[in-house]
Amino acid sequence: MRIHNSLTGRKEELRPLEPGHVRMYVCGDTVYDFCHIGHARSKIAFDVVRRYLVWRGFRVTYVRNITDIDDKIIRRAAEAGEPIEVLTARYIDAMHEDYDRLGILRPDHEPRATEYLPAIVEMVSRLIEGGYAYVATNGDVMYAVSSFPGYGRLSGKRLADLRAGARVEIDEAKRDPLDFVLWKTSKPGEPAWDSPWGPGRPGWHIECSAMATALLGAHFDLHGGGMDLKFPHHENEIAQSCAATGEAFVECWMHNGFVNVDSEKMSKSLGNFFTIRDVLARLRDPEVLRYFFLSSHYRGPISYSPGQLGQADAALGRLYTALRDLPLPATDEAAPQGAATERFQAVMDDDFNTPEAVATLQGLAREVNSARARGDMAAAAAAGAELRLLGRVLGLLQREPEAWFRAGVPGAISDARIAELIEARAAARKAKNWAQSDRVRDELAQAGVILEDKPGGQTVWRRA
RNA sequence: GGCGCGGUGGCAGAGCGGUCAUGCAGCGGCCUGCAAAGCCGUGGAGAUGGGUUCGACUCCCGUCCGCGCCUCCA
Repeated sequence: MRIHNSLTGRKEELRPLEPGHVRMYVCGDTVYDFCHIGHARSKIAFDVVRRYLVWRGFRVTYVRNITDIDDKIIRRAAEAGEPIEVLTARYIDAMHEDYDRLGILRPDHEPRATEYLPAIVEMVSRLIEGGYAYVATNGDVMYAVSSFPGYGRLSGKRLADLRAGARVEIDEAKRDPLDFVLWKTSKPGEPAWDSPWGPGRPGWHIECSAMATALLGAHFDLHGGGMDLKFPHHENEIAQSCAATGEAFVECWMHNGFVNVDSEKMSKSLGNFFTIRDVLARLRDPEVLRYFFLSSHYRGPISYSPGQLGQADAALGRLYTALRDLPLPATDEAAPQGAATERFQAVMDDDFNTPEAVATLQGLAREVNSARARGDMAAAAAAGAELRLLGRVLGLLQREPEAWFRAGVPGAISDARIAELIEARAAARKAKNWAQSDRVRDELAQAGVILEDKPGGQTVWRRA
């Protein structure tokens, strides 16, 4: 299978360094606030990478870090007047809750920066010993960018261009404006860990290098994150890791595109972000958001709007409609693997083309409905089982269809009341009192409930 | 200023040098008491100006427009 490598700008065959075992690292979140749907997109994209690799038979070791010490966290905690650990614990819990709801599987390791101080200190020491870092005049430890020949390769930047960019703030303590902090000495009252350079805390970039190396080794297969991390974060990671270990760092870099709002990047600094929990509160099911993201390719931008989520709800509903009342095998393992599976695999093998993969799911739904229409229930069930299995690889179709249709915005008409009205309508229909029957149906429609009369006289319903 | 990405039918969004993406919406038919759902069928595209080619939405060049990174950011 082929993956687009940001380092080379092209798709490359995946050849795990250790045959059959893919080691991947994804940059997680800084926990000082609720996660927004931009974070969700990235985590879902790499969750699908992980799920798909496992389905393809690879053993996967997935590491996703948590940044639990950083300037913004310190500031937020001070503003809230609470200990840092209390603040970060609260947002870590919230993050887990949000990601679990979205069906994002937990990584194999979820290291926190504060748990890896010894590894971080050791890596910084090694960089100083190797001549790649220095103690600046203000006491901070800096990475000397000019000491690393490959600097700029990932982001396609040249040192001269970066300096000419003049957007880098001039810091007297640095020998070169592009040098970045590895170890930050702490001011009084700030959290601090002991180090050979005095009490302080790690710079942002070094934690990922240290944790990735500790858990996956110096040289591993996949490293992912949002486009915005390409420079400087990932560029710096490469410089740190390669210089400290003397080995190659990452084989393949993957970067996901942004979520846009009004064709602008959604970000905390712009303030145009929507938290996961706010968005989910307005959806029938978190899978709708997941389907929305998977409907476009992970590397491109995606425009967020409530209307688009509505389309995703309808499209996913079509898949659940196909599955409704279908006699499916107890386990997906028994699912047949037909032409759809073949196509699914072909498009996913090509840099995780989830829009095409979703299209094959829609094709299977048509197969199910089509077979059902001609009375071939065996064929319908077979296609349905295949649909559910492939859906699971994308983290979709995990609900009971009936539950999916009944889910809706809280506070609406109760299931019991709906059943009551349907019963009353059934009586009217039996008496061929169509006017009365239609009145009930209209009443339910007003309440957001759509009825469907089945051939046998049964009536099923769903929330709009 | 440097580096990079993109402009596809009413909406969203893929692949592909010459046959279908897919979903929603539209239209016709079937089904239904009527609907809904579903099935069958169907119209509708490729920012522009050139070039390459027997043939380009797909390759190359220019132009216009939009966006991102270069600063914390998924």
